Amino acid sequence: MSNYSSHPQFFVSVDCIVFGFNKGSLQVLIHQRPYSPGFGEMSLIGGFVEKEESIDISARRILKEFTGLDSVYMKQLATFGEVERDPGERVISILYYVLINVDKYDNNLSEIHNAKWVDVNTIPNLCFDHNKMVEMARTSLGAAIKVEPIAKYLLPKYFTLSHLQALHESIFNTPIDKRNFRRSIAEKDYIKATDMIDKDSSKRGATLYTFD
Amino acid sequence: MSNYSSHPQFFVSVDCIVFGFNKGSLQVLIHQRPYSPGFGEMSLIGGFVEKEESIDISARRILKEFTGLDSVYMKQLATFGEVERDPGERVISILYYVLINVDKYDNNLSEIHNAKWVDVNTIPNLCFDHNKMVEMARTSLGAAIKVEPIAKYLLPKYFTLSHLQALHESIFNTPIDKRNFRRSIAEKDYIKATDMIDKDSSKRGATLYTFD
DNA sequence: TCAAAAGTGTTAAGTTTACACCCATGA
DNA sequence: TCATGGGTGTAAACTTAACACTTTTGA
Repeated sequence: MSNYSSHPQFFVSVDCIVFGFNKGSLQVLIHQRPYSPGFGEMSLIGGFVEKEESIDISARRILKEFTGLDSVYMKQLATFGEVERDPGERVISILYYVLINVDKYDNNLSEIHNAKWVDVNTIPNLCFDHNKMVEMARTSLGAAIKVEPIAKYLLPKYFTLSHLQALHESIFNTPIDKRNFRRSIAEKDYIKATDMIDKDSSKRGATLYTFD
Repeated sequence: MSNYSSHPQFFVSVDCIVFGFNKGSLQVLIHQRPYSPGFGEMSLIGGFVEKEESIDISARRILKEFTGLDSVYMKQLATFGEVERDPGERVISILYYVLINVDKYDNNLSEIHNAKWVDVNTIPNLCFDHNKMVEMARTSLGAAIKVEPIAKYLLPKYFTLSHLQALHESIFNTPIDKRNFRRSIAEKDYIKATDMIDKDSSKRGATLYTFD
């Protein structure tokens, strides 16, 4: 049998950068910490890994708690293990980023958790190393969205190309040429036009698209 | 003060995929496990994170133990936290890949640790999820080497373009056109020709190049 | 009737790929 | 003299970037 008992054990936490696309821009869910250390400071959502729970399952449990959502798109990014990174006790933290459809977010939970959505381009000061984590996640999301159909998890089932473009512009924080953008989308076989028209966001009406 | 004590603690280990470039191909350092679980099976090198030691420092300590080298190029890749991944006890493992110059590797350590170098394209069965880890590392190394001057850490100070090409071919496990390869290298400003000639690997002699 | 968002093509620049022969030298 | 690895250029295909006007319709 194994004998690992000469080695120390550590608290392990999961931190999640929850991205949502709201009012034309990419936002991140943060909340005010209700406990020390960092009491009252703004923080990513997170929690501790429990016994008999894989780190992925742990992330899902924490997300359920903070968003009310059961199945979300999650991707592990990195692990932070500096000895002093949490000023309370030593905690090794595993970072995930998470994509959710804000229409399904349970707004009641904002009050319970003192949570709010903030624009990814104007993130306030967060506790510990959390600002660094957000930048890392945004870079990674940018690389992924060029190549994988993950915008699906941020958008409603049907969306206009202007919405999709606003999402990309928000992630890269830069304007994109409309014609080039539409061509690049037309080349992706996982995004399809429907025969529905959205009349809410323009007078003329815009074709609604969907994934797959 | 913090009160984390209601949460469980875990063993945390570091696993390292040590890459070296030897005899024209990319190799990985593995060793035979001298303890259970997995006794006698081949394994990546690794060890436990200790108290007051950041995970990066932990990786450096373990590398020193297995290679004799103090400063190596290291990159954190991912963390594995399935409950049953280690059949002994639950261990959360943080994966790094590491690039070393095999000329500086202390060969005496191979005997002490039952270690050996194996070609990245013919890795034997390794214990636990270690084969999966190697594939992940190779993919990540491939993406990085196209863009960053990290071949520096695998090669001697002076090298021929044929050596560098062999390294790329080994990483991608595919032949590369010599003229196209040389053009792409000429465009990188961090690789420079010297006025030295290598007479060892060809009769005619080949220009030696170096990083920066 | 006009403001606001939808929609649509072409050209130039740059990048990537495919491809074959001569050179210098030691054995 | 010949086998071995070193070294070199060009054309076609493809990808990316830059750029402006017309359409529809509700207010």
